Amino acid sequence: MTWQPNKLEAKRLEKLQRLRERGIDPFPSSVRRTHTIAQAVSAFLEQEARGSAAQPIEVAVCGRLRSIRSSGKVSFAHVEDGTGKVQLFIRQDNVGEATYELFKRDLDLFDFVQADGTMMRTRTGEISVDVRALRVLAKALSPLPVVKEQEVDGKIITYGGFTDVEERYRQRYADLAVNAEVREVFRKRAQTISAVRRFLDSEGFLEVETPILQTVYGGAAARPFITHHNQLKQDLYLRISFELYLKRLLVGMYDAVYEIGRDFRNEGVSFKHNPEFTMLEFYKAYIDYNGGMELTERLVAYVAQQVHGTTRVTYNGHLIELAPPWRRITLREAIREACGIDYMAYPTAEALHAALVARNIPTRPNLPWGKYVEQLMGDFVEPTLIQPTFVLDYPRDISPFAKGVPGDPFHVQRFEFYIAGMEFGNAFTELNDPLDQEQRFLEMARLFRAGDDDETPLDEDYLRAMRYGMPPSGGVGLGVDRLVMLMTDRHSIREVLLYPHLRERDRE
RNA sequence: GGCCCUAUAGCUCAAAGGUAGAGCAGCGGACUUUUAAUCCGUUGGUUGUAGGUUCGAGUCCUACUAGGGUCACCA
Repeated sequence: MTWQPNKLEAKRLEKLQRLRERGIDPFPSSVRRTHTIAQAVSAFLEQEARGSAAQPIEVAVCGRLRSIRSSGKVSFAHVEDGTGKVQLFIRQDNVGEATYELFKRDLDLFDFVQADGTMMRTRTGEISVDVRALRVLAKALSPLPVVKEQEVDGKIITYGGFTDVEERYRQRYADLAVNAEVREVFRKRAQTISAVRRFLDSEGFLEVETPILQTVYGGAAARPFITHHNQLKQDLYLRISFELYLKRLLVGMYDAVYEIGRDFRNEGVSFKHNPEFTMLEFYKAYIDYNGGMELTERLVAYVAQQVHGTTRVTYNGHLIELAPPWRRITLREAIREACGIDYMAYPTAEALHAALVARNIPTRPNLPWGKYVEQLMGDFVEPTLIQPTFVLDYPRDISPFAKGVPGDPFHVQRFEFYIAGMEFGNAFTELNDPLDQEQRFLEMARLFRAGDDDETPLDEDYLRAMRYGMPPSGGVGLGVDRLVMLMTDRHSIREVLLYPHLRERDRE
């Protein structure tokens, strides 16, 4: 055992020992719970509403001790379970000297207990359990950080707490145990994902699962994680997108499919990037990117309505209205508006690069034309897009899976959408011409070979699928973690991931 | 990967190069309706790691580790 108990823990071990000496199992397997704490409280409230003549409500509630206030032969405590908190009113006269002594000597904050008794209100009006019997359900050997609360004008002020960001992530269990608002974030996360499913299911989409371990990765621009299958003696990639596998299903005659799952990208970590993150992609036959926009804005508004009861959310102090229709603007117009550059005046990579340099915009030479356009987007436009906005028609040379804009050799039918200054997703009228698609793959390979660490792999099987015919379709990808950030007003992706990636710390 | 900031008791934080402290938690005591309970007393530290400067380092310097921020990267 590598655990070196500190002084507080040593004290708790002593208490554990004392319990055992008295024949009390500090980790019993049998529990009797008649009510969740929420049920106990609401049962009492209902009875009160009916009138005082009713029978006393007997309960056995279970949970973690969150506070203890002792005054002589009477004590107060709060127990908390997954549904809420309730006060325990513990009188020596009621529980007997032995139990009372045990409570004061050998129980600690954060132990799990079972309390049997009747519901009541104390003199100050707080709903409480008048405890008749109290037993330990699980001893907490390590103390959690103590948080105290005070209610002032209906608002809860907390004192003390557990705020060290690194420790909160490394010991998420302690973070969750102590910080109720963190538990709430992950409830909202679950509600968000469940609302996404409900929406797409009701729109006739089929939820599917496609391979995470892939022999050829693709569908996005990112470096993959590489792993290895021992028996097959074969390197495999963790997927960087679902795109290519989902579109094969349109060939297979599903009209509408979606997947919610994990993508893995071997790239930098930031407040909006984690190496593994949750993605939603949905594809629907017989629509184009206009249909994709219409579905997207309805989806996000529906999610907000389900999670918040309204389509208005506050993010980082901004009031954001998610109800459709969202603003639509072409990329060209958005950039011209934001920085006065009409990139079509510089229709080659060299000219556009020179234009950036002339304006002292830090950049790099020898990138594809579209990369410079994208840079203008990121530098000047993205931070200004607070209200939900569709930005349409992207450069062809950075969009290998999108159909061209008719009569326009520079642009494709692609949109990205932005909320709160963050990119939330990316979508196209899907390219379904296998010959054009093959050319695009080759074009990509040529453009990005220089300076890129990995060659973009050409997915022959995908091209074969396309040659069987894929219906005209629209597809949308949406970053689920960012959607959760928006729903919970959290400003770092790590706050909406239960176990965000952290560097390993030295082990002894 | 570059730059900036941070790391002190279980938790939250002080300590302006001169004896490491407070609140909460803990421990002992008082208190039979408390709620940040209160009151009296009290324990608690290899100041992230390793070096260096100095009579003397939590404090200054260097490197390292981890976290945060920012930039770069991210068809």
